[in-house]
Amino acid sequence: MSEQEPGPVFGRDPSTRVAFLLSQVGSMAASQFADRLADLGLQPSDIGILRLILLNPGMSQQDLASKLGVVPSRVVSLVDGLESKGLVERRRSTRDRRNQELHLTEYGGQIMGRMRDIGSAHERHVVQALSEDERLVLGELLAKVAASHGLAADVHPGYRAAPPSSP
Amino acid sequence: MSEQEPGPVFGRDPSTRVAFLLSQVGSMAASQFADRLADLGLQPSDIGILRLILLNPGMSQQDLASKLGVVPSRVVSLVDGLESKGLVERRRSTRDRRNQELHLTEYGGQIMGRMRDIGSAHERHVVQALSEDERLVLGELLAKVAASHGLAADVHPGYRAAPPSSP
DNA sequence: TATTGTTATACTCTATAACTATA
DNA sequence: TATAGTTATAGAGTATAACAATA
Repeated sequence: MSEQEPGPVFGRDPSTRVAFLLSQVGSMAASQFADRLADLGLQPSDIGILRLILLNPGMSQQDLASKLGVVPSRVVSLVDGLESKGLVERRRSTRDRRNQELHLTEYGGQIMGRMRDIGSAHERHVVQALSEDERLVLGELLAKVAASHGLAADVHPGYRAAPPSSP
Repeated sequence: MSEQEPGPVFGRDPSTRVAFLLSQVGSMAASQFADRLADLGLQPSDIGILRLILLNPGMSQQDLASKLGVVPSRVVSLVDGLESKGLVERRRSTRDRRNQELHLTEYGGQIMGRMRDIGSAHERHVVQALSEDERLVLGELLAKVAASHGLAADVHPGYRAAPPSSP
């Protein structure tokens, strides 16, 4: 977001500017989620990492770097931040002492528990204007678009150098 | 994004993670649009500004700053970039010599003409997996969500300090 | 020699605040 | 005194490349 999404230059009805609307609404959803996390002193990027470690305990920093699509040196500073907050623990592997095995601390696990509530409150707020049926349809259409572009089900593409924005 | 959207920690079916999907797909759409613009040496933020100037010829930098929601000093550097590329012209106002009146150059107008094609190619690519009916429905649902959160029809929220990402 | 993680460094982006010129 | 724009400066974030430890 950094961010900047231009705006549709063309069509005026929603069906001819779906790409812009996706970017615009997606950016809004992302920044509202960031606001909720700020109360915990966390950033959206932190949650993505905590979640991957929760699902893959003991994963190495290289694993994490390749899943996120970022450079290893960036993982160092991201994990540094989480470790200094007491959420993540590095354990030097005994089988290959070059590797760090990443684990959530007990506190990190608690935070992920609280994330459930934060996430569902966020979800409800974002789609508050839609009926239950509409939410279902929107979710299915978005999942279809996501799949057609090869997006992994649980990794956000925003870890890579994010341009300010776009339609 | 910069960029980072965590990933859904909760539900597994699309209708319980619409917020994450919005952020994920929106980020993807934004970065694909940025890729298309890079061929022209432009960034998504540039297009949003060119479009506002096209729609409001002679607007001041203060006007622009308040529409975009950014600080005036940032407008200076954004306009500097567009002026150095020959897309925008600053004309010192004769009625109040403190103001700069912003105008597209002829070349700037041509670029906005080419944007029409770039934008519609981008649109087609993003929603390629959907039928015509599905595109219509998706556009309407997104417009409804956007309106419910007070998003201006043609200004991208990404100009403000964009966090890496979020659901 | 190759790999994991780390550090050092530089670059970009953005905001804050001080400044100029106009009013 | 107040406003539009600019400049100077500092901070955050990220990438590249060099490095240490281990294999």
